Amino acid sequence: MQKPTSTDNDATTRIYLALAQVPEGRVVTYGRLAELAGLPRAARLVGSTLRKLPKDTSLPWHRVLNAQGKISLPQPGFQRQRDRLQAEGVALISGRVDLTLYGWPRQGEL
DNA sequence: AGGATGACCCGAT
DNA sequence: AATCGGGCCATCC
Repeated sequence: MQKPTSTDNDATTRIYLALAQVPEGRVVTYGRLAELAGLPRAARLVGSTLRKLPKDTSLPWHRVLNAQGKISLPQPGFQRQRDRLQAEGVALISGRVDLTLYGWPRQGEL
């Protein structure tokens, strides 16, 4: 048997799987998502991966924010993400989300 | 094979 | 609070 490395399963696949678990009305940071995907410190990779998502994906790409709880998307994506978040009850106050409130997972939630 | 790239992150100013 | 610099990691060319 070979010891599994972080590159064994496609990073993309692992990120997809992790993202699929983020519940509605909650959000994750790129960094956190990377960890959950078993790719610690690969926050940037998560970003470029989401960038390539097919626009018809069913994955909750909009529930991903940067470590400051802000949207890291250039227009026009920015607005789309903001609207989607608001649609599921995630409020942006002064352009940012309170991660201690909507952040996922919270202690003991996994 | 080696260097550039990016929906990032964090500590220090 | 706003900037800056250096670090990070799988991909792409």
